[in-house]
Amino acid sequence: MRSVAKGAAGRTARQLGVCPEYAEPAPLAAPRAVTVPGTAPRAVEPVLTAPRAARAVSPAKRTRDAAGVAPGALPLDQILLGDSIQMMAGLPAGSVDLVFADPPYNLQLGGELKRPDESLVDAVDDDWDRFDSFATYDAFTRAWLLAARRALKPNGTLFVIGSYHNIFRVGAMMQDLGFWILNDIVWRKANPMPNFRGRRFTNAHETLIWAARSADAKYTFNYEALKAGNEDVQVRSDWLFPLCTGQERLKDGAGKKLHPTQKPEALLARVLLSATKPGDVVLDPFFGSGTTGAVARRLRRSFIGIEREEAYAQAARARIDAVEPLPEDALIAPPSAREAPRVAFSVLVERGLVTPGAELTDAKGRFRAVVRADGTLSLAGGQNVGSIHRVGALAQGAEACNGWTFWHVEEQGRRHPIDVLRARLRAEMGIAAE
Amino acid sequence: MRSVAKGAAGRTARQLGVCPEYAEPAPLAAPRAVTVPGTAPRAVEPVLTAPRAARAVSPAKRTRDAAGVAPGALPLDQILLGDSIQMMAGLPAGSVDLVFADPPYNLQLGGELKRPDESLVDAVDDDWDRFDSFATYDAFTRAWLLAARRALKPNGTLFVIGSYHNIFRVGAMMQDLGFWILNDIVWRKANPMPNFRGRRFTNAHETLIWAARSADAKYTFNYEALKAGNEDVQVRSDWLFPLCTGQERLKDGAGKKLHPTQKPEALLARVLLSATKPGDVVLDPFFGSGTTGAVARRLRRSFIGIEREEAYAQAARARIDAVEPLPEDALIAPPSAREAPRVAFSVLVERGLVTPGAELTDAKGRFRAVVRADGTLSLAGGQNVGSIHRVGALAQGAEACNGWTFWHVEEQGRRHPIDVLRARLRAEMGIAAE
DNA sequence: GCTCGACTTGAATCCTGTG
DNA sequence: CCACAGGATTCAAGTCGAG
Repeated sequence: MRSVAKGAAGRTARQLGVCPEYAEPAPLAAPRAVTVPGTAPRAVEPVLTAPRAARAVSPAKRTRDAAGVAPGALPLDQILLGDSIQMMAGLPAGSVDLVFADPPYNLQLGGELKRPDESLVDAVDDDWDRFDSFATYDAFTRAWLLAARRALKPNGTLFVIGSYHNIFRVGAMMQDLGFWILNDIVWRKANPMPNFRGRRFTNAHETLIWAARSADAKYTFNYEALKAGNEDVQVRSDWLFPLCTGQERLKDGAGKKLHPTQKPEALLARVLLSATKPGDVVLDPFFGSGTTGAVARRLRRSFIGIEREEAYAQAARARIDAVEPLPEDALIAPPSAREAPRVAFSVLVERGLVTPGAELTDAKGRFRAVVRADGTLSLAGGQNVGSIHRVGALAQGAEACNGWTFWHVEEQGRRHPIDVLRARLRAEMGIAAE
Repeated sequence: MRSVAKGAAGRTARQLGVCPEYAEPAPLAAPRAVTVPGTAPRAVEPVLTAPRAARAVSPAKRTRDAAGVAPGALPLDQILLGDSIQMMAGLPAGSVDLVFADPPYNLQLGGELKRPDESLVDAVDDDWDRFDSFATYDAFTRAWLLAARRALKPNGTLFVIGSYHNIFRVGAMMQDLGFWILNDIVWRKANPMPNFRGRRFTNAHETLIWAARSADAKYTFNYEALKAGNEDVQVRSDWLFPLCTGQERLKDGAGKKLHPTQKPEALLARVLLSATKPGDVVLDPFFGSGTTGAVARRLRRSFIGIEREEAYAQAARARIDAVEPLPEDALIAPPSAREAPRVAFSVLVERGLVTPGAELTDAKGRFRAVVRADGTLSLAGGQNVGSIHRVGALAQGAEACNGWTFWHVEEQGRRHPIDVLRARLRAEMGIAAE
């Protein structure tokens, strides 16, 4: 097991402030510092931890290539020890593909965990306390969301998980900051803790919000792979997973659970398989026990973790180092029709897979069209000439039509969609999927 | 069928403004008028609609006892035609036990959406769901929440349903206004609309927030009854129900759906059975097609509905008048009961495979019990109420009993174990319930 | 009266590259 | 910036008519 590379980072060299190569301006960050109890500056030392000796890069050496946004500047597969907001501000802007955030829903006031449920204080003070708490929590939320937004690539997406104590505030703030919600997702706990007092419904789920950086972002969503792994039906917004228990749950020396809210790896796996590609960079600003890192490594994604508590970071480091990445061929995406290179129908004609003058029909043989040498079709019994799609639409009187699946060709007495010919050509050309 | 009592209310007598007895100051209401597109003042006439002639109370007569908070001042089992916020401000403060609110979701839809077969999706494009900005929506939300808060009894609770488009804003605003969230609840849709373009997860759920007026409220939660109707297991925060379709869905004259977002009665039944007692007053400020009213009447709760669209109010009135309240003895709150085996009899009731009030017998017809709306049984000739298993055991004087095989229902002169109904439901649902 | 299959429909923030 | 065109994309319930 490897320890967090604290000493190597040169602890005494810079006492406060941000590590030099992280000191670049953060244009989209909060305009003024937001002071949050519990996240207020301790002596923040951005200590880079290395997954293995060969990858260990000391901060001093890395200052050399800190100017640009080059991927090399990223502390990949490392755990940054320090405050989430400050550490994110030190990352190059627009550099990560996905942020997964499991923020605290408790307001860490004075280092003491204070649950909303326990804040049953004097009714007279209640209103003020509530206002103060919510305002503080909102400021904290705004600050880390802005820092995450800055770190994200334009087409990157963000997952946040929370419960009813905080998720509404987080979701509203996300909308206010311009994030574009793609889904809210429900993690249904197969084995939730019962409600002991019998005063409420069993709190049996948590909520994830998945959002793009903006409404027009071209985000990653591995739709076809997810569907294929789900009995060929779309994956829904409600996911069923057990809690993290048993062997998977990290324990401390005394056999007690190391972290109070360790998430199950299955949940993170679904997240990463949904919204990232192998090699993508995943940032987790509230790294905790490092589930995100462990799953990222297993699925051959890169990660950047940020964690304030050294004990958690140490345990996460050891945990991740023990993970064996899956074989690469276990992670190859199944061919996606959407991402396949385009092949024009004219190419099929040029390459001889369809002969000019050949007759195409629809599946039932009701409509007929003739293939022309330039790759257009002419509808039988009319003057209409155009693309396979246009002519298919015209034939049916429809507004649109996918000519590849509409038009069929007859081979050896059997009728195939011309999409079959296209697939054949793609195979010949060895262009499986770019 | 009875029509909305528009004429009786004296339409021409007051052209604009608020009905006199509703003009009392609303101390907690929004300090200034909130102008919302689509909810902007039309000629608002608070027309009281009466469920039956004997109950019809004209506004003019009711001014006499409008000063206090006496229950008699409430327009019980009526539909108020007008703006939600204004109408709520006219109700006596601290007068209702439960608010169920299904506010506009602010969907922000863009262009039209087509299914893969080129058919057009019938989107929610109504005026009432259009807001200029989040700020406008927030102001609207704040105003109606404050009005609802004012109308609630100190120990009353509030349910709000929404989607990711609006629920985070609503939830945060609720917290800001002092509501105390008890649960967030997920309505898992058994048959959601798919994501046709394969760009997101199937949006397969909606969220309800259940909140008390304050953290120290002594709210109603029928824990024992819910548990007894749920195989003696606590009801979780994720509920599975189908969409409102088929016969239950109200149609207009042309056979098209009357209301774009009619909620299933099963969902409302669970809400009312969870958080109200028979005779309680339920306020629904966005009444729509009147599902809340129909279920309230069936379960012998009183309702107050507020609806701006006269066509909806008319249809709701007729719908509710056609509802036959359940026998009172099917609704008495059961004594505390605990312990017994598995699976959910209440689902059979909610889904209509067993009718509340129906009589169950054992195989030989020696013992009889009556089905209650919450999925519990009451033993004939006794005070014993509990789960199918518990009551079956009590009937025989046995320690335990499998209610599924013990209790029988008569269909077409033949007696089946209720397990047959469960099997039928499972077949219908494809065991999608997990 | 039954089964089978075709058809309809539901609170939806639902495409992308080229010119 | 817009316009245009290629072409990729759906699940569970319900109704209804045919046989």
